[in-house]
Amino acid sequence: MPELPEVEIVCRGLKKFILNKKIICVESRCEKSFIGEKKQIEGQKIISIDRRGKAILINLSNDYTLMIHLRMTGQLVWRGDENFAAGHPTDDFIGKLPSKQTRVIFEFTDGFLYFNDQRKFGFVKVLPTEEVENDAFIRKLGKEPWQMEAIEFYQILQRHAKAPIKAVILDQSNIAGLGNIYADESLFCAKIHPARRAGTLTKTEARQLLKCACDVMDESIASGGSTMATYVRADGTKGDYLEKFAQVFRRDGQKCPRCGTEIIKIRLAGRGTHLCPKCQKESQ
DNA sequence: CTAGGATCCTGTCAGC
DNA sequence: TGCTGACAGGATCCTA
Repeated sequence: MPELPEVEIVCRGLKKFILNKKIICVESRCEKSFIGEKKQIEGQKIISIDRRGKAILINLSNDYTLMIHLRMTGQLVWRGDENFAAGHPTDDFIGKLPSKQTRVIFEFTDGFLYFNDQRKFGFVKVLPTEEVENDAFIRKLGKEPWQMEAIEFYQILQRHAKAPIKAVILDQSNIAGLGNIYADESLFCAKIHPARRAGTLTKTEARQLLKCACDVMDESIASGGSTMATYVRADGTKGDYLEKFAQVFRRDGQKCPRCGTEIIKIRLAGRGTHLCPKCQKESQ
């Protein structure tokens, strides 16, 4: 999915386009994608929008909350006088909607919000606002890297000493926000091999990795993440913000921007993993 | 408790 | 052309 920076961009767009507006009606086109009662959100006004890790929280005037998780392929698209799209980049950012992948449609007086999700791993869930903190995912969620002290991060690594460092930082209960792209980018930034056992990182390396996680995601947020704006190039052809942003992710076969060594791709923690074998040594 | 693998689902792409 | 398997910007469930 969309990782923390993309979800943050989604939230900013939602604040711009649906905050203080009333949901007229909701259409669920996929049972799996919409959990809860439509009648608890229809007619309600959106009073605030928050983000917890990769989860979006849309708070309604009747003390209910719409929790949205985009998982791997979710995206939110606003169509009104202005258009906005962010999340997993596909042609649905700019194409005709609803599409085959549209799972939920929210109708407003001045536009439509589409929740599209190819693989149906994502969801929209309605729950009482007071129960948000009891939600299994929210309750387990670790701190975001900006809120975490280096020593705290180091202690987490010690607690998972035998697991590969990449697996540890992908686990949202350890640290919130990183996904497959930013895990690889953070590890490249910190010059740490993704397969290193977490317990072998020094305090200095842990501090550096934490800083890199912040920097990499700050940079992505600043550049707009993956949105409609970065999906299409000026010449009309399809762009990919990863081309500009990523140092290693999906760049296997290309040269490391730091040392020129060929970037390789391995499989780790069940995920495609990209690294520079020279900058990121497995043993120190 | 931790670590690691399978699994949910649809679509695309490489390799026969 | 058509088939097949691998894989995908995530998280959970199950097993050891």
